[in-house]
Amino acid sequence: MQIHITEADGTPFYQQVVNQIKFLVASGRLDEGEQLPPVRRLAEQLLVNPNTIARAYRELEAEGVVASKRGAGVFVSDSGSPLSRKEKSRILNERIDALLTECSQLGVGVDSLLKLIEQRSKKFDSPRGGKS
Amino acid sequence: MQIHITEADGTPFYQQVVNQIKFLVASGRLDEGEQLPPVRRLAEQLLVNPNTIARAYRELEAEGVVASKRGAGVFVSDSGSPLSRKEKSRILNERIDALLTECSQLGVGVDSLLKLIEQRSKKFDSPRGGKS
DNA sequence: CCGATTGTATTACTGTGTTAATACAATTTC
DNA sequence: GAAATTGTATTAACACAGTAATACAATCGG
Repeated sequence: MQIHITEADGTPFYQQVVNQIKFLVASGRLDEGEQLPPVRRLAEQLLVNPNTIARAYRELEAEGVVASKRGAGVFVSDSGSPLSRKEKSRILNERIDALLTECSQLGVGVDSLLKLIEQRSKKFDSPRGGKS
Repeated sequence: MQIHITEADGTPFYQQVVNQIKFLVASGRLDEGEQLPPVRRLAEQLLVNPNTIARAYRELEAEGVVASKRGAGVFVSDSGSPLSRKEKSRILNERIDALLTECSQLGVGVDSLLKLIEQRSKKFDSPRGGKS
């Protein structure tokens, strides 16, 4: 499990773990049904308290990314991939709302915003067609 | 000064004041050079501590929306509303870059993002009353 | 069954953000 | 210059999030 947490990030440890596991699942590096490391082992690896990992796993379970069984372990949920799209939207909508609010305050219309984004996106490397 | 704060919102009082004054300025209901209510008066009106209003004013000053002078008052900054288009773009580009970065990590294409924003923007058409 | 392994619950410590109580400093007004 | 009005600084109270220490409960493996 290639997970790496950092203090400087400002985002809490458990959140970093959540995000990175989500990414591992979404990118296929963690297959459906696969077992994640036990809370104690990952905790030891990352030098944090087992409860911190447990919280991350709990969060992931609440979002349907994984399923956990006492005594057995935590496993990637079978519907990890399809759910992730709604999850993506949810995450993005938070950012989008903030952006739209800012636009409203600046008096920038949605059309102008969309053009700005299109412009800006060209400076990012190929968006790799992401549909799905 | 028609400002209204609520406890249930979850967002801190000073932040609500900041947002609403920003909106009043952006919408022209507060003209350039106009003086805002003294911290104590607005505090009394909203039934909060004067320091809470002071913090909101300080925040607004840091963002260039207002300028404050000890003993005189707090006044809407001359360049509060009419930020240059390039300036607006600069501010928005920061948010946009963060958003695009997030999309890249989530594997969401720009097209999907644009559609999400269009969807989301329709819920911003009714700024009054809309709360769930 | 029994011990080992696993996730879960309870509790407490710590840091940070929000707000308030109070005192201070600058400007206005007379 | 003095009093009133204004913004500012300091400090504390309080709540909450994040994390850790510890004990508990369920499952697995012999």
